[in-house]
Amino acid sequence: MLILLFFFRRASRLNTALKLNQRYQQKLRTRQALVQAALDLMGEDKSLGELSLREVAGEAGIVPAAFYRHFQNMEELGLALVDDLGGKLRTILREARKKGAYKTALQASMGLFFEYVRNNRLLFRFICRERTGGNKRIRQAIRNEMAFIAGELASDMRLPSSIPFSEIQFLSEMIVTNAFHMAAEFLDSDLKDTANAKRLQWKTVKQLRLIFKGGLQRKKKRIRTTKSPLQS
Amino acid sequence: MLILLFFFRRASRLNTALKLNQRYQQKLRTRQALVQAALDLMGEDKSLGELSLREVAGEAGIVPAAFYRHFQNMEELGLALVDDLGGKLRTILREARKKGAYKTALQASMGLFFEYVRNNRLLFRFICRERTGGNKRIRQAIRNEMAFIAGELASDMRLPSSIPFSEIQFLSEMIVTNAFHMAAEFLDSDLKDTANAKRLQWKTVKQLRLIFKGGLQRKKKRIRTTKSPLQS
DNA sequence: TGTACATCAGTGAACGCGCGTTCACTGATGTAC
DNA sequence: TGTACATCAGTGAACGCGCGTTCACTGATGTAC
Repeated sequence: MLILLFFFRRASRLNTALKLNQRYQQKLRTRQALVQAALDLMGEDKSLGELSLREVAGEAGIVPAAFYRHFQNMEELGLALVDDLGGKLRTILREARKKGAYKTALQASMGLFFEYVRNNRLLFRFICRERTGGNKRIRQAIRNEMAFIAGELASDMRLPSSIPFSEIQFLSEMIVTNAFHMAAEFLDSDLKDTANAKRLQWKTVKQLRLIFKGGLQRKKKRIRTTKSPLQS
Repeated sequence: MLILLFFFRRASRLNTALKLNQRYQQKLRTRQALVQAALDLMGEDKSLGELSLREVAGEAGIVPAAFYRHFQNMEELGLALVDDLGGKLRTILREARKKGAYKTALQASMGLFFEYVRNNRLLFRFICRERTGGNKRIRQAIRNEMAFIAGELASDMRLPSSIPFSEIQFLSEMIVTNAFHMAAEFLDSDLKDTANAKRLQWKTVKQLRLIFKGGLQRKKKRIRTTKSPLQS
């Protein structure tokens, strides 16, 4: 009993160091509520720059002034959003990899990808919107996240070893860019129009297949055609 | 003299029909000032949704209430912007075509394209930003403009006749998408970092070359490789 | 242990400000005869 | 022609509102001893 009490007191003393105390937990929860509130309020159409501090605080259930206990301004909250969602995105893709998505057919991988996009609609809308949308720091942060994802994809693809890594990185970037572009198109289309969804998914598969073909072929031999003047 | 007077009176009577009267001209000028003011005020970082009616009116040199003589709200002004700039964009690309850009090497074409992007920085920033940025109607309008451009490109490319038009359209879309994406990256990079500009331009050329290769090859024969499981 | 003190997330009121929108108006331009 | 009237782009004042930010505060949680 004495030992137990001693243990609790010890634990209590370690609170600060371990950051396990009640106050800290509550702060984290509120912070998360702010981030989620921002994501919800942006919804389909609103950009981060159009959100007001007051509405975010209100949605999160705190008074406007309390916002400053968590972020200096909305830009800081935006960067936190990118960070949070970047992490989530990478988890999603890592999970997909575990399921062996990259090892199965391209078409199946894209099926999984579109399913994730559908299930994390607001997340992907945010990323697609702010990637070119507003603030420069946010754009840069998103660019970094996407570069990271492309990097992971590059390491993960097992392409013929004859292809240099820089080339694989180049292909990964194109794949990520085009996949996200198609995800944006998909999210903009009517949710219930499954025919259109299928069409967009198929188009994506076709695009990526083309990228692989163009990319892999380039390392085998250079084709020359006199018919088309379009290849420099 | 009498005849001249008669002519003037006659012309005056036709004013309404011909819409050449002074008042109409002035209105057009003010409208254009509003559109230009919006473009200038958005600059590098601000989205259309972040602009206030008051600041646009102020920059254009009219009182806020006068804004309503031209547009019902900021969204309408945005659509006018897309329309105006869409027209300008098509003119630019048509001009490039006249210069024979598509008939020369891909690399030279892209050199021209990037020059245009540089010279119409605000225009391209606006298009790239709002393409995924804010309001759904604006996004749709921009998507239409880009589809139109892709269509023009598709008609203009003289690829081997063995390739069906739908396939050419598919390639055009990919080209436009990727070119605009790279334009956005280019506009986000340091203006004075010419080395980086060159790098991005070269990367774009590489991307488009890959698309052509992948696209043209696909119609010749299907390659099968057992080395990579990535092509479905 | 328990008491006295420190910390700090969240409060609530207040501020000055720019916002979108309305309204009756002005006066230059256009029209009818 | 010129006069009398119509049109309408732009004015200027006013409105109620939500904004970001500040401030002294409260009271639950944490710490020292």
